[in-house]
Amino acid sequence: MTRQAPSTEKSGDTLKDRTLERLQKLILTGDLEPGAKLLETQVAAQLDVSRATLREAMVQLSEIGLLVYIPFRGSFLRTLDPVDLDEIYSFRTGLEKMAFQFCWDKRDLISLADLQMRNNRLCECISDNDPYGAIMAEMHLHSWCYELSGHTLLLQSWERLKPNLQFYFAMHQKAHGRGGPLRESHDKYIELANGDSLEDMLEHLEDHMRQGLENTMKFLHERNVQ
Amino acid sequence: MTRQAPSTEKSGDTLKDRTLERLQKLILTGDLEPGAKLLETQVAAQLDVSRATLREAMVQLSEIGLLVYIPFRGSFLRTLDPVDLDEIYSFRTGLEKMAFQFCWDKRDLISLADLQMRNNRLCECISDNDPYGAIMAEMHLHSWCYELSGHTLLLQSWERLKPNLQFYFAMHQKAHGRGGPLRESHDKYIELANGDSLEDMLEHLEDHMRQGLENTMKFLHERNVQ
DNA sequence: GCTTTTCATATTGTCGACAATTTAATATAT
DNA sequence: ATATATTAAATTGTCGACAATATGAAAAGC
Repeated sequence: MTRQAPSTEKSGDTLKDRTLERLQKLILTGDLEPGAKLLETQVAAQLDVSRATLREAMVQLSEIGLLVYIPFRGSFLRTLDPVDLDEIYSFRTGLEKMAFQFCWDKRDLISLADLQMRNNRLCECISDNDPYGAIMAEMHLHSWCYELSGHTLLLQSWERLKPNLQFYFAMHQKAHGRGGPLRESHDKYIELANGDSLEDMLEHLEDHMRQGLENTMKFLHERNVQ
Repeated sequence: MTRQAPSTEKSGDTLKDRTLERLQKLILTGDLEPGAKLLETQVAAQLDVSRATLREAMVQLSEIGLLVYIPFRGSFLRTLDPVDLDEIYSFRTGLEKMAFQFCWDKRDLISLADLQMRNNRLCECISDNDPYGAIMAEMHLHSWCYELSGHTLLLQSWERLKPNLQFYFAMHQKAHGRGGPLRESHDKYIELANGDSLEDMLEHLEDHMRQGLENTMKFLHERNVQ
């Protein structure tokens, strides 16, 4: 008889996992140029880990899409590209519509209060003029439906997509000091999430996402013209 | 100025990539027990590569979901579980609905002929009593809408999901000699893909997927009772 | 002056060895 | 006998070194 997989699971204990997180943070800080090449030796030295460990982390980041790996050439930071951005947003829209379909009947007072808290936190960050915090808070707000859905694959997909969004936000932020979510941008989102019509929610999602896309896309064009 | 990422991309040249493919094939052959532990030393020896190389491949397979990695414990083959199977199918349904929405206006005579060819190939495999080929042919048939959509993220998601489906099929196949797709199961699918109503297509997808799910789920229950 | 070739350098790919941790087998205590 | 502690073996985590490949600079040819 073959041994069976244990049920307990936790990550972050290993150096590879910590390296992955630190490298991701390094990328999302916005200090690196889009499309820039990441030298394994250099990054490994900077993070004080061996190349083997770093490479395992890089494989994962390539799988997510933050890095583009080309055999014998190296790993490159993803580029800023209108087509990619459009894909990210359209895919995100589809995912979040799925998430709301799955979570809709699971909503209750507790989870809705949780949603409200996430929105409050977002509003606070905007009031405090903390764009980075606001971006994180907005992500956390949008994670709500995925978590509530209880759908592992859906949540995983969102977790994979998230860093790519954050990357665009980080670049936006770096370019001109602001670029985070706007105040009250989620008012209708929250209202509909509390409401009775799944149809209305799904329809609003399209608008909501389009608005976010246009905001970021505008910055992209400014950037390319420069 | 930082170097920019080259546009050309190709994979499969490196030993790690070949190892990934071979390991995946090994898993999908069905010789390993679901939930079984994969000993790095043993597998590395079997594939005649170093552990470091194997581990990079395993990281990727864990990202896909074929393997479950637990720090300091090892990597385990995914298990057969009704809840997981349900997730795979519901997620797949959502993805394929997205794909059809994106590809709908891109259909033309050439691509529809391609679809027809994929279906013919599937029918051949079924006629020849080649269940393994039939499974691959069915996957290829369903890949059509993703490829036509031209949506990278969508296609990637499908490519990630596919091996997990194949795994369930392989187990089904191994359990009782048959379990592949049924003859003419895709007739309506093809017909609607050629038609004018996206609505009808999307609606049929739900039924089509439910049918596939029930087929596999039935086998799962038989298996658990045994 | 411009292109092509050659060659040294830098970078990635792969490996084997050692350290940290888990697993299991044995011994000890109750 | 059962449960707990101890210890040896097996397994995974991490590292540094060498091989294969790509890059860029210098030399050669036109």
